[in-house]
Amino acid sequence: MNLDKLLNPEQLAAVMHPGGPMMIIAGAGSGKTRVLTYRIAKLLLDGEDAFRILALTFTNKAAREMKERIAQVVGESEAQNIWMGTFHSVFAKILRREADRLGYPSSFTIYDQEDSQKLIRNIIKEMNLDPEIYKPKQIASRISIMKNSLITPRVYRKTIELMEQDMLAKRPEFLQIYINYNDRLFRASAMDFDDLLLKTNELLAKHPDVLMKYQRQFKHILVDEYQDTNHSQYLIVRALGDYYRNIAVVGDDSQSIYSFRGANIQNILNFQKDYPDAAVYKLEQNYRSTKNIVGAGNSLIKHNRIRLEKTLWTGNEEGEKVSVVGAYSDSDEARSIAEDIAETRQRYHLHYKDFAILYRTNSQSRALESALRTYNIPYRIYGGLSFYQRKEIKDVLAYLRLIVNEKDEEALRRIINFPSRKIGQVTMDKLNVLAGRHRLSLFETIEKIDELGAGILNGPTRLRLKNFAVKIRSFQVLSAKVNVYELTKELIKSVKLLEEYRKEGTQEAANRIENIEELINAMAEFIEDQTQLADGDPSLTGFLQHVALLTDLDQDKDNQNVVTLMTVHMSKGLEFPYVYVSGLEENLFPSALSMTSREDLEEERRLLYVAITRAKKRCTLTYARMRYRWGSLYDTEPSRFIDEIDEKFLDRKDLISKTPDYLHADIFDDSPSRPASTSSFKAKSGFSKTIRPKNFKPLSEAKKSTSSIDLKLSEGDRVRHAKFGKGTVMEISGKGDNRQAKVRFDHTGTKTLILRFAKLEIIK
DNA sequence: CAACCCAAGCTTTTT
DNA sequence: GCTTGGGTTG
Repeated sequence: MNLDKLLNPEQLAAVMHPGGPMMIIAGAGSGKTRVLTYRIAKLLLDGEDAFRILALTFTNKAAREMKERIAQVVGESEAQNIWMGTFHSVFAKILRREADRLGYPSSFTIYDQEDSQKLIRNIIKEMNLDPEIYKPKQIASRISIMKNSLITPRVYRKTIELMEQDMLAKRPEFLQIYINYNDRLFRASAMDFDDLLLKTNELLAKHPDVLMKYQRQFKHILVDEYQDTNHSQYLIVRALGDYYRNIAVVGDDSQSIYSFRGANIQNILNFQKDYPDAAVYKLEQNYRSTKNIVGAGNSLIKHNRIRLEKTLWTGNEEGEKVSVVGAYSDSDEARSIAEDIAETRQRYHLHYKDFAILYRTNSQSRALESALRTYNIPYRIYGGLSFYQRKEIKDVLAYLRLIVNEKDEEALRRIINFPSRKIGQVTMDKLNVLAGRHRLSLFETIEKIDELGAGILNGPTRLRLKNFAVKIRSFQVLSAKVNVYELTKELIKSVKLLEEYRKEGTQEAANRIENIEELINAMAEFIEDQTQLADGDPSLTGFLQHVALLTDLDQDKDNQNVVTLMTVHMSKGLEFPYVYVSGLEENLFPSALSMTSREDLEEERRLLYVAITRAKKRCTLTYARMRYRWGSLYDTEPSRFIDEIDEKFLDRKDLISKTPDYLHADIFDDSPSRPASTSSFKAKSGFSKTIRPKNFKPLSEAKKSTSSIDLKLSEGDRVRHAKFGKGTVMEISGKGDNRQAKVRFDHTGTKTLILRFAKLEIIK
C-alpha cells in the first residue's frame, strides 16, 4: 500500500497518527471517508484485530460502503469482523447481548416513533389529561430531548428549572407522563430509539464489569460525523474510550445539522478541552467541487459566528458560477428545474443520475414530482414515508413482533382487530383497565381473561380474545421451527391478510398486496445475506432489528439511472455533478421556526452550506414568489441567504425577469385551482393533478427476486449473482428446499448459497 | 361493533 | 391538499 501516492500530506498525517486521541476536522469534499478507510486499513495491516475496532457512522449505508472499501485493501473476511455501524445498531446489538443486566429479555422490541407517539397518546388519555394542553407530539419530543441529555425522571425531579418550565407551560403532569411512559415501555419489553443510547449508558454505568469488558475489547474507536452526536452518544464514546484512549473523531462543525435530534455541536468544539493531548488534523482541500461552488459555500458560512476557523480551498477548475433562478410559483420553479435537467442532460450527454434536486421540507417534493413526470424524467424520491413505515408492512411486522415478544403492546393494538375479529374499541378499553389494574401486559390479561374479566366482558367476547392469543401462541411454536420467510408466508395465509385487501378491489389495495409480496422477497434476501456473514443473524429477532433500524437511504437499489430528490438533511455525505437547491425563500429556507434564535438560524445556514457543497460541477439555487402551503397560496420572499453569498460567485438570472405583481396570470383564471404560469405548463397542469402517484414504491419497482430452486445447475457451470458477480459452481448438495450450491466467485470469494433464496442465473 | 363522515393538524429536518 | 383520529349512526 503506497499511501504517499494516495493521500495528501494532511490526510497522510491523520492516517499515520501514532495513537491517543485525535480529531480530524474535515471540510466538505476533503476526502474524509478516504482518510477513515485508510486509517482503519492501516490499523489492520499493522496487525490489529478487526474485532477490536469500533467504527461508528451516521448511516448504515456509510458503514457498508466503508467496509467494502476496507475490504478492497485488507480482504473481505477481515473487514467483516470490524464493529462498524450506526450508534443505534451497534448498541442495540450490545444491549441484546447484555439485556438481562437491565432486566430486559434479549428479544426486546424497538419502538419506532409512531409506536412511541401512540403510546404517549394513550397514556395521556388514560390519565384524563387534556390533549390540547398535553399535545402528544410535543410531549414525545420533550421526552426524547430529556433522554438524549440523560435526564431521567429522577434527575428531572431534582432540576428546579425543568419543573418550573412545566408549571409555566401549565403541564404539571409532564413528569408523571414521562414516568408512566418509561414504565409501559419496560412492561412491554420495548425500547424506543433514544433508549438504545440511554440504556447503553445505564448498562455501562451500573455494571463496571461490562464497561471494563467493552473498554478492553475496543482498542480503537472511530466516530464519523462527530458534529452530529448528542450528549448520550458523547458519553458512550467517552466511557468506552477511557481505557485505551485511542479515540478518533472526524467531523465538520460547519455541517452540524441535527440539533433537533439532540445533536450537540459543542461535542466537536470542545473535543480539545476533553482531551488536551489530542492531535488535530485539518483537511481543507476540497476535491469535489469547482472554485465557484467552494467560494459560494465559504462566503455563505462566513456569516456564522459559532465555528472552528478553517478555509476550504480547491485546486479544481473555476467552473460555472452558481446560478440563482427566480420563478413565479412553486410549480413554475419545478417546471424550470425539470426543463433545465432535460436540456443539460441532452447538451452534455449526461445521465439522469448525475442530477439531484434538494429541498428543505419533504412536502416540496410534490410539485417537483409532477413537473418531472410531465417531462418524462425518471426520478426517485428518498425519505418521506419509507417502505417499512407503510401501514400494510407495519401490520405484518406487528404480527411478527408479537410472536417474538407477546408483551409488545403497540404491536398487539395494531393487529388484534385486523383483519377483523370483532374486537373493538369498547373491548380494548376494558382490557386496558384490567391490564393496568393487575399490572399485566395486554396479552397476559387476555390469557387470564376468564378469571380477571368474567364480570366485565361477556362470554363470546372473551372467547374471541382467547382465540387470538391461541393463534399467536401457535405461531410462536412454529417460529422455533421455520425461518422468517416461511413463518410469514404461513402467517399471511392463516390470518387471511391478503384476502382482506383483495375484497377491497381498489388500486390502492392492489399496491398493498404488492408491497407485502415485496416484504416477503426482502425476507428471503435477508436470510441469504445473513447466512453469508460470519456473525450473521438470520433469526426472526434479527430480521426485526434489521428492519427497525433501516434508513431510507439503506434501501438504495444503487445505480439506478434516475434523478435524485431528497431533503438537504438526507443528502449529507453524498455528492452529485449537478445540484438544484429549491425553495430558497424566507420562512422555508431558513424555516420560519428557526428564526427566533441565532443558534437555529446558524444551523439553517449550515444546512444550505451542506446543500451547496454537494455539487461537483454546477449548483443552481431556485426560489418561487408564490407557494402552496396547506392547500392555499402564499406570497413568498427570496431567502436572505442568497444575498449573503458573495456576488462574484453568482449568476443572478432572477433579477432581470421579475414580473410585476399586476401581471400575475392567475388573476385571469376563474377556476379556484392553481396559478397558471407558462403556457407549456398550463397545457399540462391537468395531468399533474389527476395522475399523481399515491406514493412512490421503491421496492416494488426493483426487480423481483426469483428463486433459483428450479435451476438445472451442475458443477462447473458459470453463474451470475446479483450481489457477488460472476462465479463457478463448485459443488451442489442438499435436497428439495435445502438444495445448496457452493460457488467460487471471481472477485468475492467462495460462498454457499441456498438455492431457494439465491438469485442466480446461468451464463455461458 | 363497523361503516361512514368530519375536523384537526400538518410541513423542519431523522436514528 | 392529505392523513388520522374521533364522533355519530346503523
